[in-house]
Order: sequence, then structure tokens, then C-alpha cells
Amino acid sequence: MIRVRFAPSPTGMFHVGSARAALFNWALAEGSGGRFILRIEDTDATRNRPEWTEGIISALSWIGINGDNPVFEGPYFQSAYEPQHREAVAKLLADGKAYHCDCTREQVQARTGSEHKGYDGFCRDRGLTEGAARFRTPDEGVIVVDDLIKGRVEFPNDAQEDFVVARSDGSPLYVLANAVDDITQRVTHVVRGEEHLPNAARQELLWPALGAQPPVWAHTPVIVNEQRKKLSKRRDKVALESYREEGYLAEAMVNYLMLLGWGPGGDREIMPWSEMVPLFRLEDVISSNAFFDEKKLRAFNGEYIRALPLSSFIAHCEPWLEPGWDRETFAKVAELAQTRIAVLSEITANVDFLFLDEPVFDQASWDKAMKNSAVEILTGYLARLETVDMSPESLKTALEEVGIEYGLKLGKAQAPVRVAITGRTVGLPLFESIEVLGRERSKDRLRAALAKLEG
RNA sequence: GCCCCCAUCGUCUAGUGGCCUAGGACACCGCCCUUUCAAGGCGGCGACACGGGUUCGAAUCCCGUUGGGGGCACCA
Repeated sequence: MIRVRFAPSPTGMFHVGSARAALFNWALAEGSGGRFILRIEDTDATRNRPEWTEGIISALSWIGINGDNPVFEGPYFQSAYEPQHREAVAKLLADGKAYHCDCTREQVQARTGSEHKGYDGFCRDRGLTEGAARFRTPDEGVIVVDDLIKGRVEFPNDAQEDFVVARSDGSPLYVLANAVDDITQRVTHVVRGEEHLPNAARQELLWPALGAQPPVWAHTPVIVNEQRKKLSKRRDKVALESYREEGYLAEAMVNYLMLLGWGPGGDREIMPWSEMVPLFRLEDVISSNAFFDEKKLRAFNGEYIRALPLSSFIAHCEPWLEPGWDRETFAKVAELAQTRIAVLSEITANVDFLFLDEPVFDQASWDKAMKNSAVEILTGYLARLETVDMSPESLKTALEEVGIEYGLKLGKAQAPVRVAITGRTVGLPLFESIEVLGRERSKDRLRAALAKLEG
């Protein structure tokens, strides 16, 4: 049985690159009837807060990775396994596969004459009983990492230093703890970001030294920004939560993320998770870096929004509607808004005019629409609004008639009315908007606009 | 500096020696539809980094160059 793991360390936010790695693992596990193990690597006390762990769990859950599916196992906490990590270090030491070293970084650099040479093996045969524990690496030959995505990768041993597996105080380091946990949790496939490829070389050595057969490796390419640099929290929008808060649908996010480095083949890109799973193969993951294109994500999100049943669309909009906004009124225009937004947060700008006492004021929109015969159009339409039937068709005919008087087609004549009613130059179909707004409120707005124009 | 990875339209990709006049999607540009804006329909622009091989034949295989990227902690 295939057992994969996703092993994030708790930081302040959940990275979209992590999300993709998690999805690849999840797809592999689900598609093979295997297990997906969530392991929180919380051994660094400085980056370890309960709410961060909860953030990871909730972010994973949002994209469909949670205990509702029996494929899910965990979460385990790495800190709970420290005794085993120490035991592993002790065994390595006892077997002569690791040795103590008390060199400082400065001493090593002084001996090698370079800050790039790495450790020189000075303490290998000093028989120390204290200090950091270093793993003794082979002096010649190559380490072979057979990677499902990268292929056969060779690391020359003469470029591999004796790396530290435990600090002087005995606390284990990542490369060791990670391997020990993977072994005890019987992980068969390690699927993670390419930045870990160098770690794979060292772990390829560690696993046998710990009496285990190395796992199947698969290192996914990095997700990059427009400068082709790895997405970083400092420069780029990388938090999965921020996309969620903007109104991206989980299904769209998942679909898009899966397509970064992998494709179902054929000419179809929009595809539900359930159809992707049986198609997913690590061997098909592309091995070059991929740019995170929010424009395309947006387009996908728009597709998913439009595909929503109306009632579901309305439910999804709920978090973006102000508490005082009447939900029945909103329901009347929801369908008109559905094809007009690509992220949920955009819903407010489309419907706010229905709920505010006055429409928002936008100088650019005002200047663009309130010129030429604006006063005449507004005045004429205001008069018609006294008696016209409040149906979109009649409302439209009435405006057309006013327009004809001044030699304006509907496209021109509607502009000042639209801005008077909604405050904006673009938006939902005008006559449906007026119908829902109501006769009196619509008249008030035309009057207010006229007052402003003449005052 | 050292080790490693990568290289098809601007972007994500299809392509695994002949099916390629290189396909799709996003973006962009037109046109249609149209009360604005979208949505939708139709069409357009646009790529095999370069140089050598191998082969009857190379986007596909090999080598080199160039260009990008990742990693080099008693962090994870």
C-alpha cells in the first residue's frame, strides 16, 4: 500500500506551493487506495504556535484534504517523536556511522580557507564523546537518487560533507528527524518540493544506515513569480488563505494548482477533482518550474462561479454581503451578477447600489457620463418614471423615447441614468436594476443627480 | 565558489523519431451579439534558446554553449 506524507512546518501562513505538494500527495494516495499522512514538523520552537497548526489543518480542509476521507491519517506531531530521534542518533553513533564533533564554524573555515568548502572531517577519528553528531559520508562514489519526476540524479560523494544530525545538546536536526519519522510511519513515497532534492541525497544515505530501504522519491518543480524566482512570502502573494478571502472557490484553486506542473492530457483543463484523481501519475509531472498566473486562476474561478447553481452562488456570496443588506432583494439580481464576477469579493460593487442610501460616488464615472445632454435625459426620464410601468421592457422603451428626443441612441442615453442610479459607469443591466430598486428610490436618485448637476 | 535541476507561443501546457503546416488553455487584438460591463459565438497574433552530432527522417535521442532556477546552517 502506498503511504505518502505531507510534512509542513507551522509558519504564519499556508503557502500555495505547499498546497500543490499536498494535493499531489493526496491524489496519489486517493487514487491508489493508499494513505495520506499529515505530520506537523514542529521541532523548531521559534516557529511553533498552536494557531499556525490550526491554520494548516483548516487550509488543507478547505481544499478537500481532511479526515472526512479515510485516506487521511494524522495529524502527527514531530515533537512527540523526539525520543525516537535521539535513539536513532545514539544508534548511528554506536555503530560508528556518526561521530561527535566540537568544531565551530569559524574553526572549520579557518582550516579549509573557504566558507564554501563545507566540513573537512576533522573530528572523524578524534573519538570525542561530546559535541554535535555528524553523519560519516562516503569519500568516493556517487549517491543515486532515483526520482519519479527528475529521473536518475547523481550526487558525487566528494562534494558531500559529513552533515550534522544532532546538535551539541543532543537535539535532532530536520534531515534526521524527517527520515526517522518517515521510516516509523512506513512512508513509501516522498513527494515534496524540488528544494528538498539535496536532502534526498543525504537521506538516501540515512535510511540504510537506520536499517530501512529508501522510499520512492518525487521532487516537484518550484512555483515561481514573474521574475522566475521561487514564490516567497516577502514579495509575493503566497498565502492560500488570502485567495480564499478574496473569493476564490476551493474547486477552482484545486483545479488550477493541479495544472501547475501536471495536466490530464488532451484538450481539457477544467476538470473536477474526482476525474483528475484516476488520471494523476507522478511520472507525468513536468520537471520545469511553473509560473503562478493569477490571471488564469481568475479565469478558472469565473468558470467555476458561472457553473454554480443559482442557489449555491447566492450562498457563496453571503460572506461578502453586509449584515443590513436585504437578502431577498439580493436574490433578485444574483443571476445577473453571476456572469459578471470572477472572484466573489467583486459581488459588492455590483449590488451595493441597491442597499446604500446613496450610490457610491466615483468622480471618473460621473465625469464620463454627466455631460452633453445629461440634464435633459435625466429630466425627461424622471418625468417618465412617474407613470411608466416598472417592467424592464417598459423602462427601456421609456428611456429610448427620451433618447430619441435628443438624438441619442440607448447606449448613450443610458449612461447618465446608470451613473445616477448605481454610481458607476458599468454594472448590472440597468432596467432590471431600476425595477428592483423601485420607482421612488429611482426617482430620488435622478433628482439627486440633477441637483448636483445644476448646483 | 561548489553540487543539483530545467529549457515548446508572453504564461500554463500537448507532444515520448515520421500523424507537426507544432494542438489546447489563459492573456492580448479584431468581429458578431448588445442598454453599460460581462457572459457567449467566430476569427487573429504568437513558440520548439543556440551550435554540433546520431538517423532516410528530430521539438522529440546524444554532446556542448547560453540562459533560468534550486540547494549549500548545530533552520525546516
